[in-house]
Amino acid sequence: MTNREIAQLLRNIAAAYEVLGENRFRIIAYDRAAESIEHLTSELKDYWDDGKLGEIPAVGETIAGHLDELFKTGSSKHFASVMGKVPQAIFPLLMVPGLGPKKAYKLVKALKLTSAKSVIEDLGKAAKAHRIASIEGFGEKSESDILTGLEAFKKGQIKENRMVLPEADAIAHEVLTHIRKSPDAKHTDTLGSLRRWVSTVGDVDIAVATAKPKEVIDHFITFAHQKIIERGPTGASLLLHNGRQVDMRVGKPSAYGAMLQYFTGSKNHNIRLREYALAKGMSLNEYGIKDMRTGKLRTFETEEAFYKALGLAFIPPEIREDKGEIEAALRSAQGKPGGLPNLVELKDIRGDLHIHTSYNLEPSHDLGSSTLAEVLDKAHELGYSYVGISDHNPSKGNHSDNQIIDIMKRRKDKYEQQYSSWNARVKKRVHLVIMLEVDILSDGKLALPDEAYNYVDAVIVSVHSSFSQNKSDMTKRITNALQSHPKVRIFGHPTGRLLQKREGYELEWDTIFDICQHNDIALEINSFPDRLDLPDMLVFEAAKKGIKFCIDTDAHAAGQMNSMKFGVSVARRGWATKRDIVNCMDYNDFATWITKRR
DNA sequence: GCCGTTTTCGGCCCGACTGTTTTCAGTCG
Repeated sequence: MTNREIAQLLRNIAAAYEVLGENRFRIIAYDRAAESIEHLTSELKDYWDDGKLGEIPAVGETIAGHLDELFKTGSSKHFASVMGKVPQAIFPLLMVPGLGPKKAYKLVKALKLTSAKSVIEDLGKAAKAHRIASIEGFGEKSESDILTGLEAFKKGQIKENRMVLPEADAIAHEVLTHIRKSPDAKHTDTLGSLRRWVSTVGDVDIAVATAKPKEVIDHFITFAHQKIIERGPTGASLLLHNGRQVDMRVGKPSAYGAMLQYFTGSKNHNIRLREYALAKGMSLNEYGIKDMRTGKLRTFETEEAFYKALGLAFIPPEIREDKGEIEAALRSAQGKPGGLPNLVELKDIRGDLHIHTSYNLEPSHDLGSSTLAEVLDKAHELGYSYVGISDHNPSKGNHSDNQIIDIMKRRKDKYEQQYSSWNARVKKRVHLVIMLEVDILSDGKLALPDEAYNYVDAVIVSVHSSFSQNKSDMTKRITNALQSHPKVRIFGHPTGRLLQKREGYELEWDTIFDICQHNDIALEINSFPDRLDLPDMLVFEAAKKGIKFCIDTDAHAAGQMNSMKFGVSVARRGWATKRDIVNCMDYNDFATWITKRR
């Protein structure tokens, strides 16, 4: 069973408990355990194999015991018994917006819906036949809401509704530019997962501080849209022509800090923060901090002041995920060691090492569309001191080893020639590193003959085929590849995931981390919009072990080199500092590292 | 059922919104 499936199982137990009227804290405990398991970076089964179920946050003795039985025998008597006490038909309904355990149970009971398989269809028919409005606790409105919810669910099943971060970022940029034209918008910020730079984002949420909310809202809705979803005194929601939703929320400048904090989340960060505050006699809400004794509310213009009032250092939005940041912020504020990390910033990046040009070396995969000179110009514009060209290797199927060696030699000559003429033209120096992105073949060999390595400074290795290998084979394949040549310095887009399209392959990460550490190989954080790979949670794990990263754009056109900020955001979400990033080194240190031979 | 710079017992985040209600239950983020 995957982590997601087990999390789902625990959520269903919580729902069943809710229907059964169980103690509500027990219900919350199961929900929290589910959430925790869903966010693990390793398979739950691996924890079990190592006898470490108890180390998982929110999993205590009891749940660990049930999970142990589940892994040992394939099922848990306790789970089965709880689930058996409620009608199975309620579970699919929990996925429908607007329906929770209690309503689902009432519906299933009143309408005698027994089949979990057809319950969605059956409920839809009942709604159309107006058999819901007469059920106690329901009415005309909830009947039509349920119908809408079912429709939304059916659509949602077909297409995932979230967008990749760069798309959300682009939309936010346009909307913010529009809002800022209003003289009444004093401050503007993004909110929610977008402000925390999560790899995928649902809606674009925006906050505006203003003394004149009506004027700002009137101005906001003049942004091109197909529909105004909602419009009230505190904000408005627009459906854009591209089908995306933008929510804007307004607040007084004097209380803007609390509003930003509250709506930035994450949910888990806010829960933990409120627990922490409560212990100090303070209650938090979106308007400020309430003193529990006097009942008085203090307001804050900025988030910095808000966190400070709690005795904490400012926590960057990217790491507000309840991964120890509150404790670290407390230590920072107290001047103790183990405080918040000094997160890497875009301006710390000194070069980009994964760029494809239009030079045709008859590769196994796609060429880029910009020339070397165009890439160098762009690197210059970005203020980089070095740039690495990592085209795909010449295809193995269409060439003999000697032909590949020949192509590689010609490529090096050509690049050096082009580079020196570019250098003569541009005064500021951008160093060129001639690299290659080499396929890791299905047997773990690299798709480049040994002699061809003479014509590159270093290589990135990545998987571009046979994605469905099992975890153990894939791990062996990659560990072999990483150790097969001393010029292998970077492991490219390590999970192979494509956001919304393809799950990454499974790897034994501890093994991979060990190899990287031992050989001083950097894990790539690939900034390409639908990759953002290595994922932030794995960056967090690897960084703890002192493994190095290389943040690259994988640009196939010079313009795509602008995507660097997304890779940086992934690194930040993984608590990485500039010392963890090889392309934050100045050229001399970097040159020593990239040419290091173990 | 979980968990510990208040604690191994006794607590457990907060508020908005909605629809169905005469004061609240359920759902959501």
